[in-house]
Amino acid sequence: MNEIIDIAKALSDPNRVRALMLLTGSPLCVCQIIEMLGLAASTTSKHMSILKQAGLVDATKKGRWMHYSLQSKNAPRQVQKAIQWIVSGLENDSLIQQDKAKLQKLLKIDKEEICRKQRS
Amino acid sequence: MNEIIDIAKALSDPNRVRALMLLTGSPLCVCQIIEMLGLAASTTSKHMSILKQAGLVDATKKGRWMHYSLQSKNAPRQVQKAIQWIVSGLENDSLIQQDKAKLQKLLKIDKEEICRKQRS
DNA sequence: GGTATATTTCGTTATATGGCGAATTATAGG
DNA sequence: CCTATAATTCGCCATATAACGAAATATACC
Repeated sequence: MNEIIDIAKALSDPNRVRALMLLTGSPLCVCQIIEMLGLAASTTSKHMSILKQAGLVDATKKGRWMHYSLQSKNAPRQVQKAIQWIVSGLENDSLIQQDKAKLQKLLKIDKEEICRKQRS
Repeated sequence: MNEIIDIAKALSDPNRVRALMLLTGSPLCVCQIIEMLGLAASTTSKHMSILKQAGLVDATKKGRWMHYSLQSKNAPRQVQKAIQWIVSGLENDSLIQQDKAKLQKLLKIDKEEICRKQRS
């Protein structure tokens, strides 16, 4: 029961759902997610840890950068179904589509530059 | 987006999920759900209204009794998928199985008697 | 119409959640 | 080893949520 509840809770915040949907394209660095959501780094980090706790995303550290990716392989069925539910329900959502367009542009910018911008 | 978020929020409370799972067997009267969850009538009523708002359950008034049922027909795909996700994820859950056993006993008791007991 | 009663709404309280900035941690590179 | 920096954790605040009991609502029955 707890597993399901944790997943549902993770999916009950718009910013977390947006972050999850961003990852359907490719893994992303935290700084890129921060930039996309427009939230403080601390807030974004907390959101990602809730998604991770629920098993919806996977995190791997590469040097100073933390990369988050959608949990698809090795995921329990509950998690897979939850992701499928969210993705199928939101691929036509206007905010999600805006986000994806914005992400395309962001992906052309070097991560170093994104971080530099966030520091200033 | 709001639709999905509302559904996820509705499913992020254990008592609401329990109530939803109880309805997979048959429609139930509020007093039966109150009895099953062991919560105050007002609290239970609020939970059911949240499930209804999310489109997960349907409510029909029969005289003084309000009957809640699982929203399966006429439901948008989002809702159907959410219900399938919850049901498939929880049919082997021990608390849910306990609840179902307890419900079988409760269904043998007349509704009038359940209400009388709750009043006292 | 008046009373009993099943359910909901309201008002209150305690806890959970989401947000931020500051402090901390971990790692890259001099 | 020391500095810079990407990310997280911590401390705080404002708002949301779950719980209850009391009051209100709606319906059946006399």
